[in-house]
Amino acid sequence: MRWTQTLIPSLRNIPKDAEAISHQLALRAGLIRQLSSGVYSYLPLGFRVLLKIVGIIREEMNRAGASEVLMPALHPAEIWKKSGRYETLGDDKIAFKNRAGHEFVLGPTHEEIVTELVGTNIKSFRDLPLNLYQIQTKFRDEARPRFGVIRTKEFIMKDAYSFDVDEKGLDVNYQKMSEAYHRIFTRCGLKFQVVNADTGMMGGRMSQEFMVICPYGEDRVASSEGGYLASRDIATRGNPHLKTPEPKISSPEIFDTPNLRTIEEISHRYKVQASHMIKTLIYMADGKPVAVLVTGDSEVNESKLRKLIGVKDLRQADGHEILEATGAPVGFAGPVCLKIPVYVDWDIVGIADAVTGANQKDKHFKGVTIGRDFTATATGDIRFVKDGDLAPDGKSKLALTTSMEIGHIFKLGTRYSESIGAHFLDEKGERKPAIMGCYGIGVNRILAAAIEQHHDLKGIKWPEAIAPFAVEIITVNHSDDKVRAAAEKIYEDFTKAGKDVLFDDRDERAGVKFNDADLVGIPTQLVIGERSLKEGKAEVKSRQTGETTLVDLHALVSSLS
RNA sequence: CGGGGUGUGGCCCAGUUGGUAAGGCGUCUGGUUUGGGACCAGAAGAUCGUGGGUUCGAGUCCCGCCACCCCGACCA
Repeated sequence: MRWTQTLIPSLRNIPKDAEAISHQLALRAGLIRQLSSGVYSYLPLGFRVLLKIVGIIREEMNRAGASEVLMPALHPAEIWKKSGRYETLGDDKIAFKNRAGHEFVLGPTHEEIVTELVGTNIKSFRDLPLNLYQIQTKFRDEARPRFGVIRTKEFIMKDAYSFDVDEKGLDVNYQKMSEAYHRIFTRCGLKFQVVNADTGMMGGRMSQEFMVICPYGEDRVASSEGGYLASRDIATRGNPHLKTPEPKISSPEIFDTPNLRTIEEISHRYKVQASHMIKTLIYMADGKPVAVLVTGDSEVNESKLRKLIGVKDLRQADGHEILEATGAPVGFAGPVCLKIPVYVDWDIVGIADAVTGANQKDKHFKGVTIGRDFTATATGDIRFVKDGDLAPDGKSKLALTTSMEIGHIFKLGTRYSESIGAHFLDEKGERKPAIMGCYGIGVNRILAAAIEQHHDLKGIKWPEAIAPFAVEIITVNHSDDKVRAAAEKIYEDFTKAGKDVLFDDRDERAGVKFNDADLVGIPTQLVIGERSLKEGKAEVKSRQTGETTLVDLHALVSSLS
């Protein structure tokens, strides 16, 4: 491909608001172009990278025994309503009605559709196992698209769904897919780790995320020297068995905090450390109010809390419910004299003389100590882990790293096969729902992750397997007839040999071309200039190492294949 | 959905107390150049996010709306 015939924009224009390295480089190197918040076009260079990634994914899916299908992006809303997920999708879904009044969802994921599809096509256990995959655009009206291509409203996903007769079969498929994922990400040149994760709204029993460590990811992974590895969403910590220190203040003292509701406001105003404050949140557990206590610098993890209380239905109370339960408006709740169950994080046991709400408008207490001023209904690990927490093994410490999720695999079970209907007759003629698994890869995110992991100050250093081109030919002085003729000949030779080659045929100064080539990051740069041409040679430069070697013109194609 | 910010050629932006828009980058043309982001000359390109209001006159003042960015909330 010739540079001058490609939609490669001027690479010197650096757009603003490019925060993540991968975002900035993808814009500057002419891979993508932003159209709107979280909506991007892929320009020729970027699209070629996606195609390379897709090629690798296809090969590995094939090896794992999955067959490719293509399901519609347009989903009739009735199908979604069967699984009960239509409502939980909330604002994320992009839904609309056509002129005939039929309601559609632009597919954010395909569990419902694939289950419908398979349900009408399988009858017997002999039809299973089945593993289907597709590579398709997904649509989600993300509230907050971030970091360029890392989180967008429209993105390309490889999604696969397995159907088995029993748990054993699911385990086999899950394992095959896990191995395929390892091979895909390795071939794409990524360093990654696999962590246990939350199943979230997908449901199911088990899931693992494939994470790439990079500074601009959205997720956090907790790990310890003892070998613990889990997503922050589900990471647990060891019980530090704190003892309550001797209080210095003999009983809680009330003080005025007019219009100060948040931990931050109070800690700032009265110079109290947030870790020395008790954050009291009111939740509704199976419809009844409960108080939840964590230190001021912690966040409640609702799924851990759900486990400690032992309920399924849990949500934060609204203003009215808080007023009813505590007698005070939002922002002034505290555990003292509260007549509802009090669930307490381990941290709270370790502080005396804490500051917390007084259950009166514009009032807080100081000098509150657990055991004396209030008692816990139950104590446990109910907050998100933090850097430096005790690991679950009780010995090492947890460290949090920022990561980007590039793949996620789930053991779903029968949630969708039951609600949507994908049943088969087993050997005894009994009707059973298929056991499902689902497996996703964010194709765009591989591109972003590869840039995050392979770049330097000058630009991208593509791993060979997913580079948009294998070789870039650069003429030092394009207006020199001999140089141009030699370059044209080489370009033709490479094209005939079926090599992916980009020919920078612009009549630009050498410096401009060198800098652009480094920015775009094609692994091998082939420099054609008068100097080496005199000796019948060309310079071959590696973007990765920066090393240059001289190669005879007639040996170029063979030496680079 | 809350809090903050910004909207002026493709990009970055200036624009005084109201008088219809400046500069840089990029683009195009011609010339000089050509081994790590050249120089000279010329040209094209803007209904100043949008709707209303005040005014003889609005990029500028007032009100509404919209879009985008950041921080939260949310998130297979």
